[in-house]
Amino acid sequence: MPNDTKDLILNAAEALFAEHGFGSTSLRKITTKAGVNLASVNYHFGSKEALINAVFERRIVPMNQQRIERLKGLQEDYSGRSIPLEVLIETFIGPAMALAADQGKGGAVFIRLLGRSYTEPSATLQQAIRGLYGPVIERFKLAFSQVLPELPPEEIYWRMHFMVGLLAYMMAGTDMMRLIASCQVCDPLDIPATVKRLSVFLSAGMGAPQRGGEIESR
Amino acid sequence: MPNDTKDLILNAAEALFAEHGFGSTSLRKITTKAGVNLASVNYHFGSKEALINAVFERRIVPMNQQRIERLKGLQEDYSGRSIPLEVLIETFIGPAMALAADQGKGGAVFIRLLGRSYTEPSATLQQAIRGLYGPVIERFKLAFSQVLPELPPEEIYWRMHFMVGLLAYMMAGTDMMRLIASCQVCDPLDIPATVKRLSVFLSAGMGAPQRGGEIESR
DNA sequence: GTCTATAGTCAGATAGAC
DNA sequence: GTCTATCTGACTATAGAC
Repeated sequence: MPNDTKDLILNAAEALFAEHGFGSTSLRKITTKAGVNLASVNYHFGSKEALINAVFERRIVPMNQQRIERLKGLQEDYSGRSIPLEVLIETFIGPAMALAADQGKGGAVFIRLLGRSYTEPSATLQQAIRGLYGPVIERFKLAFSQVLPELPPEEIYWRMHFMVGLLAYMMAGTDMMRLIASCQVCDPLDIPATVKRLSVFLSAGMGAPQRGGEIESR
Repeated sequence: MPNDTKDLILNAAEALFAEHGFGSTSLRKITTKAGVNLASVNYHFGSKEALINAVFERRIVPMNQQRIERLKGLQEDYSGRSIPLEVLIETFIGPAMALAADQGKGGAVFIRLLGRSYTEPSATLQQAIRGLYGPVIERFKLAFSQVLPELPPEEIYWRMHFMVGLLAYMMAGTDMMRLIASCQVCDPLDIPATVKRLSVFLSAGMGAPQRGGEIESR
C-alpha cells in the first residue's frame, strides 16, 4: 500500500525533518502535513523517536544493500586484479548520490536529512545509524586496503572518515553552497557532475602519498 | 568582566547548543547551567535567536580575522613567488583547528557547534554566518586562483566548497568517527596530527589535475 | 540589573468512543 | 485503525517589584 497512513507519515516527517530539523518539528506539524490524525503517529510508531529511526531505516537499508551488491559485482569483475581507486570511490558515493537524484522516490529530500543526521547529537539516533552503517564500512575498508596497500590501516580509516564526512556535507546541501557567494555557475543539483567532481577530489585525497615520518602513528 | 552574566550565559549556551542542538536546548537549561536568572537572557540578548547569533559572533569574528591576517603575512613572505598549496590550506584550516585545541577558551566546545551550524536549517542563522564568512572566502578564493592557475574559476569554487565542507564535518566531531568502529587508533582529539592528515588529504584533492572533457562546464 | 510570578502557547502522549 | 478530547508538562516571553 503506497498511500498507507504509515507511509504518509513517513513522507511528511522526512520532508519536515529535512527542512526544520528534528527538535523543531512537532508531531502536530507532521500529521497535519500528512493529512492524518495526530494520534496515529503514536499508534503506528510508538513515539517520536521511533518515528525518526523509521524514517532513516526506510532509505538507508536499501542504499547500503546497493553499495554492498555493487562492491561484490566489482570484486567479481576485477577478480585478481586491483580495482581502480576512482571506481571504488564511485561505488561508495554513487548510491547516495543516486538517491539524491531520484526525485520520484523522495530521495532528494531524504539525502539532505541524511547529511544532517551526521551532525545530529541524539545518541539513540547515532547508535541506530551506526548499526545500519557498520557492515558497509567494514567491507569497503577491506577493499580500500587492497587498492591502497602502501597505506597503513589507520590512515585508511582516517581517509574513509574524510570521505564519509565530505559526502555527508555535500548531501546536507543547505544553502551553505552560497557561502561562496559569487559562485553562480555552481549547480549542486547537477548530480552526475557533482559525483564526478567529488570523485576526482576524493580520489586524489584518498590516494595521496603519505609523507614519510611527518605523521607519527599513535 | 570575564564572569559577567552575559558571558556566563554565552558559555552555558555554547556548551548546551553543541551538545544537544539549538531546538532541544531551552532557555531554562541555559540559565540553570549558567547559574543566572531565567529572565536575564531576554534582558541581555532580546530573544533566543539573538542569543544564538551572539554565541557565534563571539568566536567567528576573531577566527576569521586571524585567517585574514595570516594570509596577508603569507602574501608578504611570498611576494612575487607562488604560495605552496599546502601552506595556503593550512592557513585556512589552522585557525579553526587552533580554536579546537584551545581548551581554555572553550574553543573545543565551540568548534563542534560551528561544525553543526553548517547543516543547521535556520535561515536567519545561515544568513548571519554567511555575512561573517563572505570576506574570508573571497580573499582565499583569489589566493587559490593564483596558486592553481590551471583550474577554471568554477572548479576552484567547487573545491573550496569541498574543503569548507570537510572541515565543517571534522569540526562537528560527533561520535560518527566511531562509525568506523574498529578504528581504535584514530584519536580525533590529537589536533596537530589531524591538521596534518587533513592538509595532506585536502592538498591532494585541491590540486588534483582536472580530467579533460569529462566535466563539462555549465 | 536581577528577581518572582505568570501569561499564553505548544509539546508528546494516551484514554476511550466508534 | 481512526478519531476527539484531554492530561501533564515544558516552552518563550514579559510585567512589575526590588
